Amino acid sequence: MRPTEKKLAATLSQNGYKLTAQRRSVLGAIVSSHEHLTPAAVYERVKQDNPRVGLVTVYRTLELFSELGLICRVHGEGKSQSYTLAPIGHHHHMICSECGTVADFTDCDLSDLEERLSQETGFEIEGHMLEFYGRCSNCRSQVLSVTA
Amino acid sequence: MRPTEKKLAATLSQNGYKLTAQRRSVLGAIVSSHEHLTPAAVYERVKQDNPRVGLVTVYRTLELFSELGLICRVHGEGKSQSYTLAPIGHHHHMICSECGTVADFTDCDLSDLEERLSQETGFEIEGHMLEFYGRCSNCRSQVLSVTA
DNA sequence: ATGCTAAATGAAAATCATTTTCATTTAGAT
DNA sequence: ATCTAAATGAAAATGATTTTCATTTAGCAT
Ligand SMILES: [Mn+2]
Ligand SMILES: [Mn+2]
Ligand SMILES: [Zn+2]
Ligand SMILES: [Zn+2]
Repeated sequence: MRPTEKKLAATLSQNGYKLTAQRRSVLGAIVSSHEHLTPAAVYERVKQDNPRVGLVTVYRTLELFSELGLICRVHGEGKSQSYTLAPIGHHHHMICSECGTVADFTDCDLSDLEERLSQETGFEIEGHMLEFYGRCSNCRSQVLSVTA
Repeated sequence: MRPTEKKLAATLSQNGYKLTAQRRSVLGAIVSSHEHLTPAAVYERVKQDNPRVGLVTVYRTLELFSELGLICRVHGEGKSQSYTLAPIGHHHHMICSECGTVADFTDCDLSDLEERLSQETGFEIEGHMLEFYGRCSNCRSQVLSVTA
């Protein structure tokens, strides 16, 4: 799923929201970047397309899109702020601690673990968040080549 | 592992830090609560013990303790801020979306998954973050009894 | 097409958590 | 008891996000 203008129009209208230039621009900014962007980064991109949109609108739009399932969030480790990003279905992230690249992955398959925890603790598990941290292949090879 | 005053003194001294009343107080606040506390919450507790400590010191102390491995952090879902908490070894959290209770668990065993991802993507995985969200047994039973 | 109205927007101010600065205090070594 | 680097705290600075509110506009109804 890679939301297009058409998809956007449909989703918004379906949920009683209006289709605005700002919203088109924000979606464009996210879709055109295969990165995960902070609100500020989205704002920068959006301004190039339409200098009149405000940062506040970016925040509001990101939250709306997130509610509508058009985009999702990344939580960085430590102090890092909440990021937003282009979506797919249920998936998780691997984050490179060196260059910040975020790679998606699916098939987390935590059901065994969830099952066990439910049994042991009586918790009814409704969701989870999983992220891996490490060094991407790109950064690894760079270090190697420098060393070599 | 449940750090005591003695443990604290040893760890600090070992790493070239001084043992201060503030640091004792912060550790006490955390250890005496089996909850996960925000810096502000720690501050409230600490003030009862010693009204002269400042919030800044709480921040600094929490970070230090975290580095020293005396405590660890929780990341809430969505907008929630970084929390700090009493420690054990490597472990994760199950967070009740109703009452906010946090339960620890160990044995995450993600090695198979990590292995697979490494192979597929060339990522060198160095760490992970995993949290479950749901409803704790307490909250579940309350709803049941109301319904009944 | 035109008008209408609730929704959407944006500039500025308000919040809120965290960090920085810097003058003062103090733990721990001598 | 003295000394000094480390630690502390009050206040200000920062930075991200949210709130306010006056103005604009999308989409529906004439
Ligand atoms: Mn993603
Ligand atoms: Mn814990
Ligand atoms: Zn990388
Ligand atoms: Zn609960």
